[in-house]
Amino acid sequence: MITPEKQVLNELTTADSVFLPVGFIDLEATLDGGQAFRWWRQQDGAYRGVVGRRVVTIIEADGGLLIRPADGKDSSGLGRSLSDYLGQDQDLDGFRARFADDPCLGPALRGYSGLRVLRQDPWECLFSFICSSTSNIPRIKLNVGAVAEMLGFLIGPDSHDVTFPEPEAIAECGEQFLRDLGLGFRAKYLVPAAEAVASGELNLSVLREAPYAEARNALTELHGVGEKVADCVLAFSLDKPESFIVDRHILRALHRWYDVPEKASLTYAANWARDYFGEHAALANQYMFHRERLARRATEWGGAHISRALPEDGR
DNA sequence: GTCCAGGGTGAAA
DNA sequence: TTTCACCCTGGA
Repeated sequence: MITPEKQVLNELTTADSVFLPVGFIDLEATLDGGQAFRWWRQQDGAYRGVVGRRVVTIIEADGGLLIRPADGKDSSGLGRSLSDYLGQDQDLDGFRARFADDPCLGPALRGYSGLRVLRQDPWECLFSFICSSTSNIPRIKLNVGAVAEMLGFLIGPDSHDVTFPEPEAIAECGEQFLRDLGLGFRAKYLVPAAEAVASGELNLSVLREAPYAEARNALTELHGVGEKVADCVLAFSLDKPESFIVDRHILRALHRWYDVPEKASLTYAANWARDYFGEHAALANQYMFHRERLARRATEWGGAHISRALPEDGR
């Protein structure tokens, strides 16, 4: 297994770009598939977004990714930062080997191997998934983007090139401000969550080190954070590869492929999946969710998509 | 123009 | 355990 340190040593770094030899990563599925909400596809196919306090573009290149700074600064530090963000220390090889023959994940792994679980900033991730309640990806992007552009710092030439606002800024702007931006009833959850993080009452950095159950309990203390939202934050920003996110689509998949009872509660299903997939639960979850998404689209589009995406799928 | 669903949560029954 | 209100945007 390649460690992040070795990968950084392997980078080809110049002043205006960094090559990350990370193999194939499906940028659309990974950056714009419901894990993160502030990536924008440029006309040249590159994805542009903010990681930390840097604006970058990412484009698929032979054997890896080409990272370019888009904020006028040089590329120093971007290799490490992006390698970290893209989840390079996760056990993808172990996951692939273990589930190669799995009826659901096997075909998914052969069909689209480039899906990764991101390692995002915990505060932005928490904010985003509180916004996700009874929403959809286009709207979440709209909401999170609007808040960022109103309250974040501009760090590049494009209007999207803004840092995510600190919790203090969200706490100060107030509920009505967020409602006026179109956040709806979620506004009444977001301000107290921001206050908890700003005051230190909720320390997200500490939760990165904490055991899964403890971190999950701490998150669900927040109003507006139930089990689903907590598991999103745990998987996508708090280093908890054993978290598993259950919605109605995933529940249907668990029933179809693993005989989990059709009418099982979301809590039961999540517990079952964490037990079954163990340390690979979050990865399994993403591949399963992506498969369900493609299957839904295939139905909507008349079935043309699924044969390409899932060449060895028997159904 | 209307209708409806969208990777939920919390409170009340 | 089940039901329902909560906001509002985009697509059918």
